[in-house]
Amino acid sequence: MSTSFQTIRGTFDILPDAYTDDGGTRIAPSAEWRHVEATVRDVMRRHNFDEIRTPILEPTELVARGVGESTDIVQKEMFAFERGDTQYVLRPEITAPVVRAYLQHHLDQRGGVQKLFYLGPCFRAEKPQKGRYRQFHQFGIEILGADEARADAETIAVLMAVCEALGLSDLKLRLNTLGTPERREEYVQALEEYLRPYANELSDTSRRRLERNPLRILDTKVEHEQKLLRDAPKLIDFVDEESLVHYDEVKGLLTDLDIEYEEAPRLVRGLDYYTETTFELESPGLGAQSALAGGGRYDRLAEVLGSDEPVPAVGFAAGMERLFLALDAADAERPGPPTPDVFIAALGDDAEQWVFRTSQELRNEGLHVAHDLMGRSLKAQMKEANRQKAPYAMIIGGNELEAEAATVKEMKSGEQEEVPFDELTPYLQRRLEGNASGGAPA
RNA sequence: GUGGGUGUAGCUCAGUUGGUUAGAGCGCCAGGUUGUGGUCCUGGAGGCCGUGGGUUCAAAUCCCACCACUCACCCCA
Repeated sequence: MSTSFQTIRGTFDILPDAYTDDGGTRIAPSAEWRHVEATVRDVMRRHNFDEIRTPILEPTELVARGVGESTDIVQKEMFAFERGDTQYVLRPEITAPVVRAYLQHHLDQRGGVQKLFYLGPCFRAEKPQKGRYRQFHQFGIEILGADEARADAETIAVLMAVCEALGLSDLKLRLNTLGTPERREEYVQALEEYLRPYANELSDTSRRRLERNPLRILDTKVEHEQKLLRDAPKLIDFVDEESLVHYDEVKGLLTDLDIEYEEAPRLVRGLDYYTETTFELESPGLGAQSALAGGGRYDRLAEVLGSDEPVPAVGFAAGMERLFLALDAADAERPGPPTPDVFIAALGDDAEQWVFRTSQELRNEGLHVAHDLMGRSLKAQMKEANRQKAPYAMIIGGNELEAEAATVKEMKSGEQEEVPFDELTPYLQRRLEGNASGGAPA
């Protein structure tokens, strides 16, 4: 069997079994994705967040305005297209769509603070590499309508809770404040003035940023530029008193929660909408893609999207693919694929019919039942039962039909016993309960 | 956009200085058991050797181009 088609560059299939892609990266099986998603949902429920689902398709203008014209995302990474006179984009992130939905549906009218979480695919037309895909999956939260430092701290606490629930440790939380846009603007000017004399010492990209978005130069990894920045004006010196108080409060609350962090004065993050608190969660040792999640406050985004009043907001976004890299590195425990409770093997046409009907009945009772669909030999069916790791196999042939009792075999021990047809469900339920600890969770 | 790497069976990989019909392990299918899985034994299916061109009596092997995938830089989750 073959096909000339294949997944589009930078995308991947999630299969029932784990496999390694051509770059040697392990692609987790669907059961592990379910496990991570279920863990996220459970943490969200405990933290009182409600799920929001927005379309994958959004107006291009929403992204351009929300994420920022100067960002790489908008400059060169959007999957955008036109139909009729509408410009569409496959969402590259989910914060702007959530704020759009919040404004569109007047969610503030639900009353109080809106605590929302999301989980789903995003798209960016970047060059793919390990832990970075063109279709990738994010989950995250947005707390809308709360300007208190506790909202910032809770955002970070939720992120840490998810990681802990998944069994991740050795993570590094990096924290910074950007202050208000006004003060940031002043700082940007000062930074620009400082750097301009050195313009011809800068790398091409940094020189371009000097024009477009000087703040991002702080992110540079070029050693020479880092040296230059040592004597540059400091962002923190421009942040106003109110922002500093807010920042201190956030740090105090994190300490209260025993959440360790490291201050990162140069952490500016790539998206234009961040203000005040910003943070990033790193998993050291993951190489180029060590950032598992990032977030911060974005008090001005609602207005950028047309709101006539500001909506204080804070949130994070985490990358699922990166999370899996970290889980692999940490060798964290994850469930195997679901296995049938019982495999029912049929011998002969009459038996096949009985098995087919009885399987449905047992399934209606809640049992996970497997049977053959290929008309294969008993031997082959038993082999299949073994492969699927069913703890019990049931054999139905002429003898069983006549006796109205099934041959039930415990695979591990190989022991068999006869069980009357009308006692099958309670029998299986009782036996399965007995070794519930041994079975893989579904 | 810039650099590097890799393309042989479903998977992991051998394949000598170019030389007959391209191999192994695992997996898959069947048989050894007329009604029984795992271990074992036997057999089988499955390859445009990434694509196209060139050199040669002869190319998986040498040369060129292209394509695909991938890692890294940039940036980001």
